[in-house]
Amino acid sequence: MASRRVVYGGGSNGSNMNTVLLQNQRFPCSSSEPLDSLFNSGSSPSFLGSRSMVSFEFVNKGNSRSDRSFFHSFEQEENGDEDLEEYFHQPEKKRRLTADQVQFLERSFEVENKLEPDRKIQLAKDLGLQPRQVAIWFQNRRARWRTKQLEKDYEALQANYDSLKADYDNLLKEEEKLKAEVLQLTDKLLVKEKGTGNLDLSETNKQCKTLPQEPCADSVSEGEVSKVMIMPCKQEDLSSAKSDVFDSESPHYTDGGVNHSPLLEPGDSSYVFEPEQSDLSQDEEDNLSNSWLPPPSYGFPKIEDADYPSPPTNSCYFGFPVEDQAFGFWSY
DNA sequence: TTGTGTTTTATTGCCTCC
DNA sequence: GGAGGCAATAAAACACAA
Repeated sequence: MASRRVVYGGGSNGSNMNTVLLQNQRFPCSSSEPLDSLFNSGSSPSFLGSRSMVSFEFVNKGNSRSDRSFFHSFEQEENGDEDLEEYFHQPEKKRRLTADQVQFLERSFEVENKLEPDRKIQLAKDLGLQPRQVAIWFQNRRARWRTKQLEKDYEALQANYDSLKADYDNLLKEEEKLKAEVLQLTDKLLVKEKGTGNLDLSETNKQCKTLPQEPCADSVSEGEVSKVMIMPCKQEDLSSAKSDVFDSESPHYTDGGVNHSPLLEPGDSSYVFEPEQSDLSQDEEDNLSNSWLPPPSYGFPKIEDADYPSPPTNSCYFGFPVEDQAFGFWSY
């Protein structure tokens, strides 16, 4: 453990001086075959030999960072030892990698973001860095990469949420519209019945079949038919009937007061839609499924509470198979 | 020039794996 | 137990507005 906690940074001792010399000797002259392939050898003047140190400055022209690079400093050595001396005797300071070193590391990272020991050594040699510096660079680079991935995940989830929310809003509107329509038809029926004072019994039986929980006209005398017929047509009963449709076609949620939903089964997105259990179209099912995702700041549909399944209590529930798109990035 | 925010390099402590 | 990975963090380097 202690062996990897070595501080290798610049210092006033001679060892660091050796390091810097190594950096200036190795990197511009590198001819490491596997790593050369990472660079477009023709485009980088960095590998043209020792004279390319001048070219380095040329490449990094306008980059203030490179003005303080090892190479720039070393280049000045030709003009005198004073600057070099001053450079080597700087107090321990962080030194940023040159643009070329970073570019080299970036390309290597693109190839493989994990660093095997051999590759680390090779990279270190080619770049004139300490192996630990290479390791640290990769570690920090991976951290940055993960941060970026998180941002992407967040954006994807946000988009998904917005889409579901829009669907949910549309469903609510549609529901209101249908309710109004039912109300209108009910009123018409009432008026009609009051006008005639008579009813077709067969028609009544049809109604009862769709509402099995209500007393059936078969067991009711004809004189009571009108009453029976009208009962389910009250607003709340119609809603109840509507809920029955939901209940019979949707997964069941009641279990001794505990809300259970196949939709909540973590990691089992295949259970979300069960075509053979439903007569609804896929779109309708989609809408129904989506309607189970009340956002935190969102009111759950205010249809009859008793008949409408409660929203999932599982806080991990997102209503869509998140794992399919968002969390497959992590390789660690 | 200076204050401030961001990025990059490096350290520390903890965890996991072999 | 050593090696290596990670998160959290420090601190130097850098960018940029005022």
